[in-house]
Amino acid sequence: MGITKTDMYTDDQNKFASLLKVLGHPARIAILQYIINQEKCICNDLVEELGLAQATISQHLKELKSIGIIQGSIEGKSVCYCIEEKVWNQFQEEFNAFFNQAVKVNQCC
Amino acid sequence: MGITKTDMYTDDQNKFASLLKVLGHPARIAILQYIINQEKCICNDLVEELGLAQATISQHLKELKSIGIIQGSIEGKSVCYCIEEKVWNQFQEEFNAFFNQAVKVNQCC
DNA sequence: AATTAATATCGTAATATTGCAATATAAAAT
DNA sequence: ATTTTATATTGCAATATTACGATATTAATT
Repeated sequence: MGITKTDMYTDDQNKFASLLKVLGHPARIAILQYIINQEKCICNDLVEELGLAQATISQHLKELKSIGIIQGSIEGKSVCYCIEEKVWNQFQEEFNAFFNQAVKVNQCC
Repeated sequence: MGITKTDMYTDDQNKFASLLKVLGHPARIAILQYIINQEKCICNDLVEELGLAQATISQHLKELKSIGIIQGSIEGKSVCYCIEEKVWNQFQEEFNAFFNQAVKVNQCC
């Protein structure tokens, strides 16, 4: 099939998994780290930095924008991308909330 | 293409993205949360709980095992799955290391 | 030994993702 | 107005993922 059956999970589970899925690509991790290091960047910077086609980079940026973790603002003929700090911090909280669920000492393993 | 060009990223980026990718499916999030709540479980519990076919659950468990976040031990004719606490905590640290990268105040957005 | 029970693996169909060339769009420079 | 520059979108081919039925496999039960 290839289709994920989202109707059998909670909204929280679906949303959280979506976040993780978007972040789960090395190009998108590399893009985020580049933006963090450079403070901001334009699409072409990433094309040179990562060696992917411009169309490919643009697509990855679109996915990152879709979860709100980056923001792009038009500056003349280019678009300046930067981290959306609020969302970034919110994600960190969500991850910690997930990982802070107490792991009880297992009896079988 | 469909193939991810891993050779243009660092090992850290590829590894971290792989983790996120495995966690980026609602069934696998639901499985982890179920194991946490129940402390441990067997495959059939999850089949009933999630309403996916046994083969599908088994496949998801395999992927979770592949990143080490769960462990399965044979108990008679069933397999008892539980969280691997060390790996769980290690992942949390990795996520925090990633998110703690200082986000400089952006000048463009 | 045959049956039952629990899980894993294989094969396959349906769908999703990745990556890129080609093209479109939009703003600045000439 | 035309060209240049930067980005977005579209269409497509290759590959990956998801889900499941059918079929092992393995251990306990009868």
